[in-house]
Amino acid sequence: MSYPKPLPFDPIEEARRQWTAHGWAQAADGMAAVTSVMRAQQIILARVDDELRSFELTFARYELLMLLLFSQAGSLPMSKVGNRLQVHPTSVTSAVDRLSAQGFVRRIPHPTDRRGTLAEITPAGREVATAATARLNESVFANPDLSPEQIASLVDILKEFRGRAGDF
Amino acid sequence: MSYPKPLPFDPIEEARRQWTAHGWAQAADGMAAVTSVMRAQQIILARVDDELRSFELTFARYELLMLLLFSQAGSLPMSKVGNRLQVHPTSVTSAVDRLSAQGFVRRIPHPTDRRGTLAEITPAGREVATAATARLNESVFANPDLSPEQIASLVDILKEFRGRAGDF
DNA sequence: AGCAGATAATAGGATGTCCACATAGTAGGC
DNA sequence: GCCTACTATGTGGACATCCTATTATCTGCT
Repeated sequence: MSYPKPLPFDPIEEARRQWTAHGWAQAADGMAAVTSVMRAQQIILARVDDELRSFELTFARYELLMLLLFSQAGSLPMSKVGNRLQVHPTSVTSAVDRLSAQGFVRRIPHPTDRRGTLAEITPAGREVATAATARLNESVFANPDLSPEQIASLVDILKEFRGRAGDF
Repeated sequence: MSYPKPLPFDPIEEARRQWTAHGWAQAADGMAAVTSVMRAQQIILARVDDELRSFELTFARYELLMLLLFSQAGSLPMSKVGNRLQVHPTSVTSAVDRLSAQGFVRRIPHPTDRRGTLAEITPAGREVATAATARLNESVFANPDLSPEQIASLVDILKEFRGRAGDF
């Protein structure tokens, strides 16, 4: 997950210095923001996947499972899943393939549209999703290494960003 | 990149509602923060890779190239690259394989440690890195769709987070 | 000296993401 | 009614990331 020894300096600050030194000062802050988000995501994903490993889940499959768990019928069309999770249709196919091999999800034909396929969560899927959530809540979500104010600020800023990017 | 129609609601707010409704209120904010960062990264990466496509680069390879460009000698040991970019050694091997096939980087033996290999940026590599930076600065970094205050706040919060995670 | 443990890089395998294509099936305009 | 355009999925391929295990080589300790 983590790569050994901490660096003796912040690599992003260092990059910002380089940007400024090369006459790109105008773009330095944006570069720092972009790089920060990339790195934060990497840290968070590693942490989450680490907790999910014992359930033989990854964050991608966990999210899919939770989406189905929260759905009224326990099932959703593949395309709807892709839309909600904002991932490529082929990523949904691949995740459902694996979840289905694990017995956590089942493919069933769409009742009215013969092109369509529904992904339906199985009882085993409900069980593992619930257990994995308990673990994640306890180990990561309840204490994400950020103060409540930082969390609120982060979520607000990124919400605006996502909105502008066309998520919702 | 983007998945068609915007949703009629914010999926992260919706997840927070579900968390609260299921008695997981204590973890709801952390869940929202984690999910927000994941999604933001996805949006940003898509934007960046989109700009880099015409240079036949990805963000991962671009970062590696910039690291070498900024280095004194234009070369660094593979292990040092992994440390600085915080990626797994095998990811460095793979990125250098591709960059080297593209002629942007060259592998040379470490002068004193016979186990080691240096990745050295080539003239073509310097050129493409510079051109790609100009493009990214203009199209993404100089205007990342966030206000200067939001950028500053974001970078600060994530800097503290990265520090606590052991990056530096 | 010499051996045990650490370090550098790579190979091979799993997962996830995207893209370009291909295949069905649906739906609206004439 | 029918044809064209769009929608839903899936296949195969490119990348990136991580993990485990392997091969060399170095370093420190006895």
